[in-house]
Order: sequence, then structure tokens, then C-alpha cells
Amino acid sequence: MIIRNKDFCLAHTFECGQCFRWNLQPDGSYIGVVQDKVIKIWEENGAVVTDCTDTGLIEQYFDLNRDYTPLKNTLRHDAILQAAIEYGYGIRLLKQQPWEALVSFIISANNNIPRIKKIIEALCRNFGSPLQDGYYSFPSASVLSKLTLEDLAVIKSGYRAGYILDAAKKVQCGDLDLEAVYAMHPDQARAYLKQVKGVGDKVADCILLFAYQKFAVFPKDVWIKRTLHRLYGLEERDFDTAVAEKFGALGGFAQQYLFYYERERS
DNA sequence: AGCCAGGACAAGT
DNA sequence: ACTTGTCATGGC
Repeated sequence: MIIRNKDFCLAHTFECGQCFRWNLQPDGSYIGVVQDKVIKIWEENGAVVTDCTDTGLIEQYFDLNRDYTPLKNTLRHDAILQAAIEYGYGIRLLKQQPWEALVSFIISANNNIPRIKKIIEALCRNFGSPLQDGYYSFPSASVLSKLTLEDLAVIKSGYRAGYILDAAKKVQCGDLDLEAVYAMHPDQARAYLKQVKGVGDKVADCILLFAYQKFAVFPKDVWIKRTLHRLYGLEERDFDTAVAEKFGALGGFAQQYLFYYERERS
């Protein structure tokens, strides 16, 4: 499958912190797991090419039916974002699986990206289903809900293990309906997700943006807080209103460009 | 060696 | 409602 899209850069999309299961290979390609498929993807002659034959899956996952050019042009009216967009051109917001995003961003709390990736990898290797070439699916809530803290010790997630089990049990028993979140408004959805232990505002917002495509949501982590203060001169109590005024419905895209810009620049 | 990590939580003002 | 200490582990 060949994807011709001028607003699609694999490195920027995979390295901007929204996902944790894509890895750069020695030949320059990326390999990752989406649902039950191991996918290889690379750039060739100015296009993106993948060995995945499920066109619908690729289009949905990489948000290929959205034109990023107009939204970038809108955000460019902000001079700071102009630079951030120029730097992070080709970022696309992936449409990830809610359950995987929930667990992944629980693990992300007070953690660093290399270790987040290792913990998730261990989680999949130990409790997921084997796919091809030694890759594993992301373990289901059903499987994880039957584990104990001792079982989960192998992934070395520290105090987050209890949070993972809480999420799995709530999904398994039906207290947490991840499908229902699609139809919720962001504020309602955020409160709903926060019933899971280990899910606060920031983790919830990442899930809403990276799985549910709630693009107005603007997750505020330590990096973004530094950016908003350093580049925009904002104080924390003014973040929400300022972000809504400046970026509006495109807050999530703005956040991702700014996050990548701030992180790679340091 | 020591600080920090895409924070959340509980306990304390 | 705002501040502070703590949490498990390891990357840098």
C-alpha cells in the first residue's frame, strides 16, 4: 500500500510521544503492532509505504482522511506555533485503541518515555497473544483482570501495577464502558475516565486526544507547562482559558506540535 | 550520585 | 480550593 500525503512524516508522527509501540529498524523503517497486526512502514521516493494490506485500518489509524494543511494554516496565525509546525511538519494524530491508550498512559505517569516503552513491551510479551516474528498483541482487559499484583511484578511498573489492575477489572465488570466515551463531551468523558485509579486530568486528556479524537483537548504535562510559561508567558491558573482562546477546537494539534518542538529542542 | 520522568493521590493547610 | 510529600523504578 502506497500513501501519497504531503502532511505525513513517519519519524515526527512516531517520535512525538503519542505512541509507544513503534520502533525504528536498522533499515530506517518502523515496525509496530496495531490491534492484531504487525505492521512495517517506511518512506520511499517521497511517499509512505506499508506492507499492511488492510487499507481501512491504515486510513483510520493514521487519520488519513483528514487534511492537515488547512488546520496547520489556521494554527500558523500564532507565531510560536508557526515555528513549532515548521519543525514538526508531518505529525499526524494517531487514532489508537482506547484500552491500549488507557493502560499506556497510566504507565506514562511520572515516568520517562524509554522506560514507558519497556514496561509496555514487557506487558505485551508476558500477557499478550503471540503474533508473527516474536511480536505480541496488547493484552486484553479480560486477561489482565485475572492477574494479581505478583503476576504483574515482572513488568516492573512499580506502583502503577495496582492502577492497571483497577482499570482492567472496571472494564471487565462493565463499570467502565470504553465504547461509551466516544459519544461523551470532553468534560464528561474526562470525569468518566478519572474513575479509574491512576487516571487524572493529564492521563485522561491523552486518552481523549490519542484514542477518541477529541481534538480540542490539550493535555498539560511538565513539558507543555514549561512551554506555555516560557514561550507564552502564561501562569498555570490561566492555562485552560488561554488555550481555549488561542487554539479552540484545534487545541490537541497545537499541543502536539508544541510538545514535540519543546522536547526535541532540549 | 542525584535529579528527573508526558502525574496521581492523600493528607495537610 | 491550594500546597506538599510520597509513590516504584530506572534513564540520563
